[in-house]
Order: sequence, then structure tokens, then C-alpha cells
Amino acid sequence: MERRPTIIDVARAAGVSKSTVSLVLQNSASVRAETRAAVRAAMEALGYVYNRAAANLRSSGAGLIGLVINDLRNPFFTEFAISLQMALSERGFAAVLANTDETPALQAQVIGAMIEHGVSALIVSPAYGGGETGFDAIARAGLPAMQVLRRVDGRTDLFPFAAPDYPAGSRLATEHLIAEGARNIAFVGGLEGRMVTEERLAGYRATLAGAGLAPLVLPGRSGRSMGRAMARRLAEDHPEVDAALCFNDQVALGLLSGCAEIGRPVGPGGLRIVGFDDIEDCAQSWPPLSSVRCDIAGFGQAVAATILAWVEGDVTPPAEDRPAVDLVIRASSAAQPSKER
Amino acid sequence: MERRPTIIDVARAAGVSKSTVSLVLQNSASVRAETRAAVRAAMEALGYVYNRAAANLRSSGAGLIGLVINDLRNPFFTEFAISLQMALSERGFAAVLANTDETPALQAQVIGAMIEHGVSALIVSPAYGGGETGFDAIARAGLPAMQVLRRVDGRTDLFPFAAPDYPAGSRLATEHLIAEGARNIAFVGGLEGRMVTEERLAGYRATLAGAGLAPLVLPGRSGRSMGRAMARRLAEDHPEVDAALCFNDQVALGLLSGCAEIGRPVGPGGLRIVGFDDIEDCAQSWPPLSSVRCDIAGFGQAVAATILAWVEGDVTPPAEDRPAVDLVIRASSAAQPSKER
DNA sequence: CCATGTATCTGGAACGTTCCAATTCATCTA
DNA sequence: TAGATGAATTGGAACGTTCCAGATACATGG
Repeated sequence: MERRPTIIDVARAAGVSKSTVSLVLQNSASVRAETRAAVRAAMEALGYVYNRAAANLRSSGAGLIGLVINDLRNPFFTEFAISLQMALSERGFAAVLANTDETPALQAQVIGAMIEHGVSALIVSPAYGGGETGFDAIARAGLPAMQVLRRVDGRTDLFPFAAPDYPAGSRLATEHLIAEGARNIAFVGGLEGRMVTEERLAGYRATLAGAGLAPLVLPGRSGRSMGRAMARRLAEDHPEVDAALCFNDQVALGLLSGCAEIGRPVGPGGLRIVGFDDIEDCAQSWPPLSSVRCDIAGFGQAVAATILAWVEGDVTPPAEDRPAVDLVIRASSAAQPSKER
Repeated sequence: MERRPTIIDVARAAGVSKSTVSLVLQNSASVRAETRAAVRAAMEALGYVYNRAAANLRSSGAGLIGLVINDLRNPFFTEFAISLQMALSERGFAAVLANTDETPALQAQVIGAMIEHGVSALIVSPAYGGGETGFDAIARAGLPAMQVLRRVDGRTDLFPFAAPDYPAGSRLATEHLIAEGARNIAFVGGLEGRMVTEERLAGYRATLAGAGLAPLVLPGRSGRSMGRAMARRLAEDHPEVDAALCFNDQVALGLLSGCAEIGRPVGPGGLRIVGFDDIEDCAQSWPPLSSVRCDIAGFGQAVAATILAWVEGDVTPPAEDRPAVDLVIRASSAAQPSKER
């Protein structure tokens, strides 16, 4: 496999200097139209490919953004990552993406690798857990970086935090369930002590307290299988519970199929269920699942815009940004669904 | 923001030459332990970060692999991408990932961007449709690239193809349904004319023909909503159908909730359903969904190994590789489920 | 006809690494 | 002791760009 042609080869072929070729590459106005055409033709003929790494060596600004996600298998995070990546792509940036599987050590490793690869900024949905997280490495490299969806590193001046307004979401959902007549509302799923869980719990607790109702919190690993198992446990240990606010949609959908399994009806007259995140499957389950909509796609695009403004325009984002959420009511919690947008 | 330190700064601080620092960076054996320690200490003190782009300029081999996927929202592709990325990460490679949303033009654009960013190879699950696909650009750049999960570009000598053995999968599934006593087996979902659909259909058609049964093919866009709508259509237009082999799990899960919606029982005695791909949700639905397991995680890892062997060891993969699949039997199609691995 | 301006184009010095050939210095061999 | 061996280190030339400070050619105005 022979060497790739460089601008020098192109210059020779077009009968101009390498500087001129460089100007053409940058669409400079100060190059004659015919010269430009000749250079372009030479590039085409030689099969020239631009070497961005070499260019960045001189004038840095790689056009690469690192995206580090704790759990890409969860559709909520997937959707976030995809919408972010596509928004970046539209603006000519590429995304280096890595899944850390909730492992801080892995996270530190991939962050290190990304820094070496010359990313101009990082967006991290951090893994929980102690030890080396990689944020120190980012600080050392002096790169712009945001924490999204979870706050793990306290230095929000260095690493601004952005996530949907979870407390408001669980408040909306709890108010809705109370308005629908539920009196024994359980909160299902979420690992205790984590910020996301605490935030989603906060709105629930506050609203119940305001209505003089008692909370029942059943935490746990938040997957489909946990929700499914919880259906049986709820029926056996807490038969009085008439509504469940779930930590996320995975738990809620699991609970839904668990209820189908044990033959317990879901919805008005049965167990009312509300999920959190409003992933795509919510609208397609049976019964369709009510959920707190975080507009994660819009959030991803917003984060893309924020990070690009930081990188390109030097606009530091606020230390904390909590976009609003809303509640989508479907048959799993009410007879009268809200209109789909 | 001040300039990052370079090996020259490190060399000055450690009182050695830049060459020695470079040797330390490469863990060369021919540098004295104390010198190495001194250099390491200087790096630490200055907060040195390695500049891989500069290194690659001299001796190319970027350690970046491009991953271009047509639909990352589909958990099947997500799982593939993640397992591939994580396998690469283990071997010290980073993955640049992009979703093309089934748009060839977007695909061509991101492939171009990745080539400029200096990826050493590409793995593409291509979008269907005409026009510029980006494969020509890969060929021009002379980069190793594989087509996975779908074959779109005919040049399999240049772009080897790898995908699970779909025809064998649908054969297994159809044989199973026949053995279970089904006589009117429909094939639901999949867009006609596409290779994946044709392959998944092939095993179904062949097996039915061998058993003297008539096929019923109901193609369509393969999402959850399509499956859900199909439940009603099946009951109304084809009441004799006693089993459905679905194009993928999304359709099957949609069909499952559609059956719940119209009150039609699923499983032995009702409509038997088998999905395709065996995504994680299959085991958690109610009833649990039988599916053709492609071991997509294992497949992703295998593809990672193949591409690295190509990049690092110059081992060209075979033009076509079709790893075996198997059938996981659950309650949606039989009273006697197969053992989960 | 000279000075000035304008539109194009160009040579060479960066950028931060790697790699090769060369150098140093101590130790070993005959 | 001269020469060889070998380990550790070093200087300088790449790598493919960008960018700056000219250089060139030609038209313009006085």
C-alpha cells in the first residue's frame, strides 16, 4: 500500500505551491477561480485525502468531542447519545463514544484515551462509585467538560452539570396519581443514595407529605426484571398499594409485564403505574404507559449546542442547568389520556 | 489557557534529551530505571499529556476505529455497537461512532469525516438506499473496512461482509413452530427487497415448502407500533393463522402487546409468536418471547477481533462470514421452554 | 514614469512526535 | 593497553499541515 498523496503532491501536479493548495483547502477568497479549479482537479486525480491530524498539530482544534456514557444499553442514555452525536455531526464535529458499564476505572481509562486522541471537549454521564474517575485527568489537560444526567464530581465550576428537572417530574407524577384518586402510592426502583434516585424521590416525598399521605419506598436495581419481580412482591406484601411511581421506564415496563404475569389489572380500577423518562416503548406497551417526559432528544441537542458554544465561542455554561419536564398521561394511570404531542 | 507542555519541556525539566523522553513514553527497555523515574516524575510535575496526533504524523496508526450504524435506536444494533466498542477499548483502540438514521447521504458524510479524522479502519452497518454511500471514499483512502449485518456494496473483496446466519435462524424457528403443531404460520414485518428480509424469509419459505405448508408474508416497517397494529389485522383478516414468525423482536414485542390489547392469548393454545435477534427484553416480556438468538454481543467482539487482526496483523478477513445462530424457546411459542444459558 | 495599491501566489518556519545514526562512557577481551 | 563490545543517551531529519511575511505582476493615480 503506497503512501497517501499530500498537499505537496497536489501542488506539484497542479503547478502551484503547497501554500496555495492549503488556501484552497480553507476556501480562501484570495485564490483565483481557475487556480482553485486546477487544484481541485489535481486533488481529484490523485485521490487526495485531507490529513486533519497534521493540520491540528499546527493550529489546534480537532473537531472531536468525547462522549462517555455509563450505560448505553439503557434506551434513555442511548437516545441521549444519539441525538447529541447527530447534532454534533451537523456542525461538522465527530463524536468518540464509549460505554463505561458503570465502572469508574473503565471510565478513567477511556477518558484518558480520549484526551490522548485530542478531543476538544468531553461530555460525561459519569459512573457511580469511588476511585479514579478521570475527571482529574480532564482538569490536568484543561479541557472543557460537562457532567450530564448525573452529578458525581463536586467541581461544578470546572465541570458544569446539566440534567432534566427530576424533582419537578416526580412532583407532577405524584400529583397526578393523587388527583386520580390513588391513596397508597409506592415508589419503585432506584438505588438509594444516588443523586438521581434522591431527586426523583424528593418530589414524590414532598407531594405526599403535602397531601398527608405516607410514602412507601421500594428501592432496587432498576431493570426490567426487577420491575417484573416487584409485581408479585407488591401484590403479596403491600396489597393496599393502588399506584406505583417507578424510578424509570424499564422498571415500569417490567412491572407492567409482571402484572400481566400474575393477572393483576393495570390502570384505573387496578394498579396505576407511572414511569420516568418516557422512552419510545411507553407508547407501544399494553396498556400504554404514563411517564414523565424528559425530552431526552431535545436535551441531547441542547447539550451539543452548549458544549460547542464553550469550545468555539468560549461561552462557559452555568454551573447547573435543569430543563423542564412534563407528564404524559396514558392508560396505565388514567382513563383520560393526555393528548400526544 | 497556556500551552500544554511537550516532551521538550519534560526533557528540560528532567535534564535529558527529548529522545530519551520519547523512549520512556514507548517503554523502551534501553533506558535506565532511574532515568525513567526522573522522566516520569517530570511528566507528573508538569502535567504532561501525550499528543497522539503528533505521534501519528510520523508513524501512522491512529488507534481510532470508525463505527457507522444505520439505526442505533434499535437495541440490536446498540448492543452490537457497544460490545464492539468495549472490545476495541480493551485493546487500546477508541471508537468513533455515528448513527446514520438510514440515510445514505448522512452515511457518506460521516464516513468522510471519519477518514479525515484519521481512523485506521471502518466498520459499517450500511443504510439502504441509493446515491453516494461513502464506500467509494473508503476505497480511495485505501482503508480496511467491513460491512456488517447488511450487505449493500457488492465489492466484498474490498469490504468483507459478516452477519449472523439469518436463513438458518428462520429455518430453526419455522421447524420449531411446525413441531409445536402450528399449521398456518405467518411471517410478519421486514421491508421487502432488502437482503436481511429476504434472508430471514428464505429459511421460512424453504421450511414451509418442505412441510407442504403455505406461506403468508405480511411485510412492513419493523417497529413496535407495526407489530401492535398487526395483532388486530391478523385477527380480522387471517383468523386461521396460529403462529407468527416476526422479522425482529421489536415487531414481536409489539405483536405481543397488540394481542394483550385485543385480548388474544399468546402461546400454546393461542397465537404462537417467535421473534428474531433475542434482545434483552425478550426474557422480560409477558409471556416471555421465543426468539432466534444471534449472540450479537459475541458477534460484536468477533468483528472487533477481525478488524484489529486486519489493521494490526494485515490478515484480510474472508469475503463472507456467517456465524451460527440458535433458537431460544420461551412461553410465547411452547409450553416447554428451552433452558436459558 | 514613479509611487502606490491590489490581487495572487510563495518560501520557510513552526507544531510535537518518532526514528535513525551517531556519540559517549564504562567494561570486557586478547 | 589497544581495541572491541555494549548499554544509555542524543541530535537532527522527517511527518503533513498552517500561517506569516514577503514576492510578483499588473493596474491605477499623480
